[in-house]
Amino acid sequence: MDKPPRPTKTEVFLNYKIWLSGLTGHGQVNAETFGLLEGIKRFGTLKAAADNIAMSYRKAWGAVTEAEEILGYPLLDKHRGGKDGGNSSLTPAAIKLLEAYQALQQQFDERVEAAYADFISKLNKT
Amino acid sequence: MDKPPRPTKTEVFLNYKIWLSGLTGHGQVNAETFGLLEGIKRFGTLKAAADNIAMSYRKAWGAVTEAEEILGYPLLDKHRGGKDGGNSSLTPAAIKLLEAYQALQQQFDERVEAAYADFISKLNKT
DNA sequence: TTTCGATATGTCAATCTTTGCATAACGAAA
DNA sequence: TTTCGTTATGCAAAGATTGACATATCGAAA
Repeated sequence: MDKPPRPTKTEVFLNYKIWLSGLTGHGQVNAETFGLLEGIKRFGTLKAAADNIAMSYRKAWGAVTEAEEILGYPLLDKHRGGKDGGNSSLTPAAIKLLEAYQALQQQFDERVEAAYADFISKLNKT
Repeated sequence: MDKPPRPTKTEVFLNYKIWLSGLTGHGQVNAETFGLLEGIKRFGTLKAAADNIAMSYRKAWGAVTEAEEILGYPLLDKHRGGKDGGNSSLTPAAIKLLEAYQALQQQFDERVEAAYADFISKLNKT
């Protein structure tokens, strides 16, 4: 498991980020927010979704609210009260949005991998 | 030039960002930094390159220095002194890096456009 | 040997974010 | 009708980022 005796080559990584925005450009619906939507789908409450990605409830609530403002339609059916305290679920529009985003995400992941390989090979050329 | 009488559809835009990082994940070589490299190639000084993209010299210098740390090799041949004050030029490695990045950038721009169209059409389906 | 403008860096204020804390409203079920 | 945990929000403290300012160094050309 020794390293081969070739010159130390600095490792460089290609990173990317995608997000949605509205006309104003203020605020964004990013991967974190979609992570919350995923969590709500799984766990049934915004609180649990926030805990799941180690985000404060305060911030999570703000992220979802901002996303709804940007998109112009509700993402969650929110219910408060009851012995269990309340719960949230994704609206049909949110489900569709999440699915479209996940497809996008996957396309990017694949694309980035290929682009990265191409990039590195170009750097090593001649 | 009146708007057609269909229901207001919220406009949503897809944004993306790509950047390079090292093992530590701290710091990044981003589009701004490549913009500086481009400017140096064109204008011959870091200062002019910074002015060109309305960035302070202080920040520009920091960005290039950070990039060199991340990559592990020099990007600029820097010269100070002389009646003209000094100048900078791209190292061969920086030229190759810049070209590889520009190709990457272009690939992404094209891809993103297609991905965006696909995304929107998915949202409008059913 | 003086000059001039670019390179090189520290620092501290201003600003923008994030986080934590507090407090209220809610309502189904026990 | 009491209870319990989630939704809902304001606000101040703490952090992180940015930007502006200041100041020093350098050396070819005049």
